[in-house]
Amino acid sequence: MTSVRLDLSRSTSIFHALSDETRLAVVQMLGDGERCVCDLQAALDVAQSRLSFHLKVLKEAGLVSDRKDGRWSYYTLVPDALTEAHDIVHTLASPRSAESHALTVLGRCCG
Amino acid sequence: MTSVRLDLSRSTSIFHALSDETRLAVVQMLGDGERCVCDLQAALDVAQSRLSFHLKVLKEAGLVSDRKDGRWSYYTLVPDALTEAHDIVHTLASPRSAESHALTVLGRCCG
DNA sequence: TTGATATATCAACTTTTTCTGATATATTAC
DNA sequence: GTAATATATCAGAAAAAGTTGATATATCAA
Repeated sequence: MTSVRLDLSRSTSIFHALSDETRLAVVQMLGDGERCVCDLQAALDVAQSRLSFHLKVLKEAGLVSDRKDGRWSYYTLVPDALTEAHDIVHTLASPRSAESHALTVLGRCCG
Repeated sequence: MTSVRLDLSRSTSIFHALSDETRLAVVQMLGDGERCVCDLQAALDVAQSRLSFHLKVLKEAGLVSDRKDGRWSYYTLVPDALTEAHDIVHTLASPRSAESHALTVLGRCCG
């Protein structure tokens, strides 16, 4: 039974990045492939500095990466990132270690 | 190709609930089964009103439910909730509709 | 009844996050 | 060169989230 231990800090960082509608919409668009900021901005109808801010949050959480070409910046999903998110949820969902199971068999709590 | 549409508001609510270390720790503990608040409090070493606050966030996001027995409150994971989170991540990770794919085949962006 | 315990809630406060408008930088077009 | 465009960043304002300590409520034990 390989009880995977969660990196709580990493996990919250990823979930925080995904906890905003604008950012989720960006992630969704990037699911179809690389996009320049201008396309995202047009599609999402959002102020430029605001979009820039959200892209930064996504980038710092490791969910997207960017490259520059001329005056355009292109953003892409980091392939492993959503897999990682997936795994974290999966790990959360599964029961864990023997030592914490011990609690389960206690009778009434709070002696 | 059943392109599942995300409920962005629901999604952000779930992710927000998971974007805090205390709350993740609670979810992790509940992964082993029902727990009373007092057990959670003892295990997590957190102020009572603070834990109560975080439990409320989890509950409002539909991740946990509670029942009362005497003076104790017992919290449990809502079984479908983590599955739902799982599905959301999965949906995010997969490419979407034809209309948004159209963008991909454009050449240079931003005419 | 009296006292203790478990939990929720509230108000005040602090911290973090988000938004806005302005400005800076680089690139390309003319 | 000059002008226009794409994007990032920054400072300040506004909004949201989290923390704390106090109090309220219900239950149980003596």
